[in-house]
Amino acid sequence: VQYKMVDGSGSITVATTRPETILGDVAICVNPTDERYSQLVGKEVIVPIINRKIPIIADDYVTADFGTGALKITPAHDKNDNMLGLKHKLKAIDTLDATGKFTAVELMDDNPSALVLSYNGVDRFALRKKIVEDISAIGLIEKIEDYKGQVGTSERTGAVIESRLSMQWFIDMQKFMDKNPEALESVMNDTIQFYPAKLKNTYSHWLSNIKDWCISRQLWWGQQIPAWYDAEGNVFVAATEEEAMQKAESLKQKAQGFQPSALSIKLTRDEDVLDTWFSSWLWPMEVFKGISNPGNTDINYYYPTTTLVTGQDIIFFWVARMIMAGYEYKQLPPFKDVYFTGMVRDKQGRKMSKQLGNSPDLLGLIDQYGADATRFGIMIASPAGNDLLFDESSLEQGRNFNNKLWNALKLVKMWEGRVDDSTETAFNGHLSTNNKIDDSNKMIDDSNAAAVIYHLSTHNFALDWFQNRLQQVQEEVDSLMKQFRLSEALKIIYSLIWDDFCSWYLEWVKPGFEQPIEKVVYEKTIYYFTELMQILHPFMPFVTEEIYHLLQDRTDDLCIRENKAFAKADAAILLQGNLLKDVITGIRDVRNKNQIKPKEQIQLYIQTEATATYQSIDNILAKQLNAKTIVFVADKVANTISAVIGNDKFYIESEQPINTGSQKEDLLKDLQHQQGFLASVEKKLSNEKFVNNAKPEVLALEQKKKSDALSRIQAIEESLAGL
RNA sequence: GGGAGUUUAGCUCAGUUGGUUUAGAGCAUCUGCCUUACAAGCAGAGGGUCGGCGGUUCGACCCCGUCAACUCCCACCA
Repeated sequence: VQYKMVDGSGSITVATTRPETILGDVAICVNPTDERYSQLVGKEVIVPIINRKIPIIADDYVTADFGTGALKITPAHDKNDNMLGLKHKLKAIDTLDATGKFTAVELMDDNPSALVLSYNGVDRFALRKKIVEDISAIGLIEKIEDYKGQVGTSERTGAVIESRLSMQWFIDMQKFMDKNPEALESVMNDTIQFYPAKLKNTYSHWLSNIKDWCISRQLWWGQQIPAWYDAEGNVFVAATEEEAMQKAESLKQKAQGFQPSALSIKLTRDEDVLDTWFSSWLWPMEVFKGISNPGNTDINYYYPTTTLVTGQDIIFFWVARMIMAGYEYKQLPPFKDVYFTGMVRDKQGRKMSKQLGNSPDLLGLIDQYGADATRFGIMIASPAGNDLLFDESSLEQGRNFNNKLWNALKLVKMWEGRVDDSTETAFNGHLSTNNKIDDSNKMIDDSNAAAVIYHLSTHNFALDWFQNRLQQVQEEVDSLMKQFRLSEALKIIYSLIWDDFCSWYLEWVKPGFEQPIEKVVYEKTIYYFTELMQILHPFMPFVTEEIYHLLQDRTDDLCIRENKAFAKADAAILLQGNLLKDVITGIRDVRNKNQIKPKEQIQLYIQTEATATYQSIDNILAKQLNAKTIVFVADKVANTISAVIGNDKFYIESEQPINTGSQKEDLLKDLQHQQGFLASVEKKLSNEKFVNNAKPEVLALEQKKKSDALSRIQAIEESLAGL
């Protein structure tokens, strides 16, 4: 569009996507460094159709190489234009009414022509076309081209958003923060602790650059703003209309010098309502009626509250504002901890939204996988504050876990009728870690003995070990929960149940087919199972509650069962358990590699300096490895498959032909690895600076690593020599 | 444009103030098993120079700098 110079010296061309606002133009703006226009700054041009004279001004805001480099300023219809208008003290001329139709009300000073008046009531989009036609008719349109821009639209109706000037209520946030500096400080100094703490940065940045808060909304629902106007436009903010009236009367009295009659003042209330967050920020106190009934018993007892659980996307809207309100109205923080859950996103990383329709159907998932499995799937994949891409495979894992729990229950219930109470060692339900390892030399040397042995009081190690493993996990979970590391807590509980309880412990104590089970083993197993259900209960409340009642007749419920104190785990027993697992896994690997069928029994020879350690677990070893006999030897055994596990040597006798080649390969591979490892440890230890600077425990650890590696290398070399 | 974050196994992700053996899980893959709790399972196995480069340190997945890719929040161009 061309704007003619008032002095007749030509024109300036402006590119616009908003021709319908031209009648509200109050200036043309160019960049001060733009040489094309430098002589024009300060001169005047004529707005087409309305023929208003407006100045050409200069401002850095305008980019020279965008459009024509000349921008029309319409303060009433654009946010940035408004900003420029305020800066350059320009008038804002509004040409649209609240429904988006043209109005000439503010144009009367310009002596509008009949053409201008004919626009009255024309909708903004129809007006756009009409004005283009009319400007074109007077020959002031230089060029029309297609242009793709971005316009804001209404989420609900899709209508293009129109910026317009209006009166709104604001809170001066600078003043507010000056009065309540704790709103920022409390988070920065961890009076209010964020999990994860990294979100403190976001919080701090927003609060340090805080803008004034517009608290009024033009909606029909919500809390109406408590402000009343009199006929003269005076405003009275008050808790009630009566109070507002009193204020109005006293103002009038002051002005008139005498008492006004009650009827002479008519107040109308502001129709706007408050921003939803302006009521939500009172939530921690008003749920206890702390605002409407201050000082009541509940608010005194519950406030400040403990933990807020929320999403990081409303850290500004809600979290920050609750903290502000806490200090403003109660001079106290509203809560102690804020736990930010991750945002669930779809597989393409998009936020779940109603518009995209990409939210998972939770009820459908619950139907498909079960409520506990759905909870499990979400919980295990969501560490604090990190987003998670929603993936149904974790729900599948949860469903399988549920199944595993049921199957474990099924096994234990099968034992119920087979409890052998001939032994008087019944477990009384108290924690007990004092069971001594039985040192008697138990040699399993005939095939019929196995069943008998499992049934004797030789399960002590399995019982002791699981008791300690449970205690270890209880301690870890306790610590993780205190740090809000929920997914990690669930992971170690999952592993405790699936791996340690089901795969190891139950297999170790399981009686043979239709064999009786020792009373103490049965009762301890029920006890452990119960403890496991309790520790898992917060994550999977339904299945755990059910199993809790199926394990034993109870009068209480798991969901209100108090957590008991737990004892510290015995490290030596845990270490022995790890050794046992390593040996079982190692020998099973050997069996696999040498194609020894699962059903085929082997004879196992152990060459070790720690005979007692193995003797206390040999019944478990025999059972888990399908070994007919276990014999301790001082030298290598001929015609056997050899393996090195830890620092000990094992010889396996079976009916399968011996493949020395593959054994050699495995041993060499292991040897190479150990030597590489030893080299890295020795490099550290030979570094004087390391020896001088490292903490004593780190040094001791490295030395232990070295001696372990050395003895292991020795064992491997000896085995290799024997091949 | 301003701010924040992410980058670790084929996929989705853990890894708590730097030193627990040269990194873990689930899913997927490979091998062997219908073993009287569980084939939605059991027993094993393979797979990663922790995005690139540089620095600090006796020592870096972890701390600092830089580059690259991606994500989110805020503001948005006539």
